[in-house]
Amino acid sequence: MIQLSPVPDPAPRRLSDAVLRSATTNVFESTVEQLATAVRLGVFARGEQLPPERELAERLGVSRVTLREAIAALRDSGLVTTRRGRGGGTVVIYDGPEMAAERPAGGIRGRRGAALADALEFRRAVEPGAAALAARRSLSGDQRAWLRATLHETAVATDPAVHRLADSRLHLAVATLSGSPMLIEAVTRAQAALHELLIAIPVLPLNIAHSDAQHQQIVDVILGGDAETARVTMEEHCDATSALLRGLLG
Amino acid sequence: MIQLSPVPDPAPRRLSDAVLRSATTNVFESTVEQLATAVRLGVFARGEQLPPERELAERLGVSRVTLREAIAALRDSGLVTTRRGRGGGTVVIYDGPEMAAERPAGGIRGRRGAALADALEFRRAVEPGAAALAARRSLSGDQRAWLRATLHETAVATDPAVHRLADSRLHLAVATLSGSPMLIEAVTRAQAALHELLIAIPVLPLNIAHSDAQHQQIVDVILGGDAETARVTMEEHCDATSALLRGLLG
DNA sequence: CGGAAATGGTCCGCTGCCGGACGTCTTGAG
DNA sequence: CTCAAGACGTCCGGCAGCGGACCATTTCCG
Repeated sequence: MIQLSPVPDPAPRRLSDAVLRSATTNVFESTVEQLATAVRLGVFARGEQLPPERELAERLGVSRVTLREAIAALRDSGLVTTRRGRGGGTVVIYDGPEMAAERPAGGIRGRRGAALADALEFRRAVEPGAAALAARRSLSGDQRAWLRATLHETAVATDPAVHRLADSRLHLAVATLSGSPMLIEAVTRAQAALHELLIAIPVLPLNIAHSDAQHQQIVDVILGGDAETARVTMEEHCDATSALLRGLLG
Repeated sequence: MIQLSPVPDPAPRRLSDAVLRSATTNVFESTVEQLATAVRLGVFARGEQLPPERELAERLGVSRVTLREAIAALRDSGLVTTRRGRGGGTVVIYDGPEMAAERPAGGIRGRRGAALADALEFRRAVEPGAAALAARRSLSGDQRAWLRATLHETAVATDPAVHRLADSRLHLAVATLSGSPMLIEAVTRAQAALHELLIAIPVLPLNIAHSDAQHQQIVDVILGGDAETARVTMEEHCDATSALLRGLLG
């Protein structure tokens, strides 16, 4: 397990200090955040069309005006492009992250490091749970095919940026197949929190090969319906990623 | 592991269906929800004073007006009472849940059952992670004493309602000591989702004794610093609760 | 005993966001 | 070629919620 930079312990003394959280934030900003994350995690693939504004606004629970402002922000960031008229809409033109050429000089410390350690621990708890649950379900043919296809995309990706995108898609697919809304959301948040960091991992072919082998194993076990093995395998996979990050963070 | 009622599988076919969620809701309602949950989970003990309105409003990220409306709702529900003037404030008068005399007739099915199964799975992933993390940290003397005191309250509680409250306080305390904000929030949500159901568990002295023995063990292991054992012990504890609920849900 | 302090109670103007109607463009069907 | 359909683009009235100033009440301290 990973031991990150020695952050001063916040040490909440009362339960209420730990539990009460401020959930409120800008509707516009959170909408931008959610959409940008979805695009960057590959929830929408390149060239894929976003749902029509009216539909998307309703699903996100925001007004169309606000949603449009958020989409405009994505457009300004070069993530999407928009066309009018019948058959038009907003399509994703994001291609994958710029991979870091080398590791950051001084490691990552302080509050930033604490947040990342937090996300790693959270992921270590939540993704194995999702994998176990997915294995326990009786998946439909469509679902099994979808999972295999998602795995395949990960395996054949040669470009590191494309591989990164396919990787998060695979992890989100496993969470989706768990069928548990709370776990799906948790995995999404974990992936979003870690995405930035995972981009920064130095890309060694050996690491990718190892990771893909674990992916293959995880999918096999899920399709085979062995919940406990799925959990353990995903735990090992998460631990491997954490170990890989250890150098970056130290 | 628990197998709940056969709910029709929603089976999201696209990643975007699973990931995009509507986060927006009434600020007033969510504030009421959050405060009421905190009180009912025992985050604020009976007789304990809530922070001053100005402070609490800032922490929750809402305006004082909205917070006051929420507090008024709690007052109407008989959870708190309010006094003006210096040394005044809002104090908790909630005493603990009304325990169910017997199990509901037909079990719990449908969407309700699915949501509860969801929460159980989520908890099974998240609480063991929090326990492991808490064990791995070097806790201060204050923190160790606090954990022991919380455990003690659970052990000495004879009234089922009081025991229920002390139980959720203990679980939240473990999460708090993990020091991971994401895990703290996750455990809080899991406890909140399950609280209602846990109230409905038929209270058998044997069950309470077994549960308390596990609590004792969990705290010992955490204080002893054995992360993996802490994880496993908490897993067993969650599984025991799940098993207890199996009859209720079937 | 008197006043400062701490707290809840109230009001007002402002802003973000909503809902819905309407306008504009582009395309595909007939 | 025409035009209806389906998408984005724009505008406006209304309201929930915010921020901050101010009022009212009680208690503690000198």
